[in-house]
Amino acid sequence: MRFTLEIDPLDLDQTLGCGQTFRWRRLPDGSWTGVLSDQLMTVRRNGRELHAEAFPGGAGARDLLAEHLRVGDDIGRIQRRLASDPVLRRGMGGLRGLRIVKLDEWECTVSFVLATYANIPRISKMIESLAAAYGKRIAPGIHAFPTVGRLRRASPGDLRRLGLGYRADYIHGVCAALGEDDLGRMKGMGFEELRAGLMALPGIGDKVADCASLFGFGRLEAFPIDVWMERALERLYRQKGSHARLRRFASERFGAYAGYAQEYLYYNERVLASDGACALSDK
DNA sequence: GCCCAGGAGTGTG
DNA sequence: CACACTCATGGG
Repeated sequence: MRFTLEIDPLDLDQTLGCGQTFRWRRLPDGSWTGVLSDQLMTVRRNGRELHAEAFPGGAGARDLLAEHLRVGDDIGRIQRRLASDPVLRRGMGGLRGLRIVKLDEWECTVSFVLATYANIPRISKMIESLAAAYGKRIAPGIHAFPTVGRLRRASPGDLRRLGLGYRADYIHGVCAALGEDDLGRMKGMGFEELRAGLMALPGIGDKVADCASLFGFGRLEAFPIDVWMERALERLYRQKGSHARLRRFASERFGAYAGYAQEYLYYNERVLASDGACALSDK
């Protein structure tokens, strides 16, 4: 099933390849393919339009992609709000196509538990292994992300054999701790309550809770801090200290769109700074 | 071989 | 609050 989505601005390479989401793959022609819920999606940008193909397709496929790419986000408005910060003001124009992604709450939570102390290629591999072993089959070699109920059947030993390492015990513990609709009820919580609820789960500290809040629950005020963000905050803002202190700094400075600020800073630091091609600078 | 990775948990000053 | 240490492993 083919369809078209109007969305602008959008840079697929920046949005899908920068570590917010782990199941998209870039094809040599510049299109991207990945699994959303129970759909295999392939997308290609053409100006303001995104041409998509979904398999098996169906009524919900279009909404699924639209929600995933947050078509409702007004990037111009968000950047005008963030322009009160001089560091972002100068360089973020080049990152207008870098959109925050909206993932399924459960998939996102598990993905970022797996992301602890692993690099992005390995995170992708662990997720694909989980899907292949426990996810519903969509097409040959393509599987949906496993539901809580299916993943609950995996023992810690099973999960270790999939290459998860010590994360196997965390995933097992999260499955055991969650009732069927616990995450569903958390959608209605305020940010701090949601964050505390997530951090009550095994393997979820403040970084993972903020990633799940931002990319899974769609809370744009969340500001995940990892080693790249520590580097960016020190290099561009001369800010050091505990994560609690850095989060307060970010909250006061970036407000309701801290998540977008974080993504710009993260992308700039991880992808561009190593090439000396920074979009953002403190000068 | 070496270094590091979108950290968390626990224990100690 | 800060720091130290362990956890297990593969990708570049």
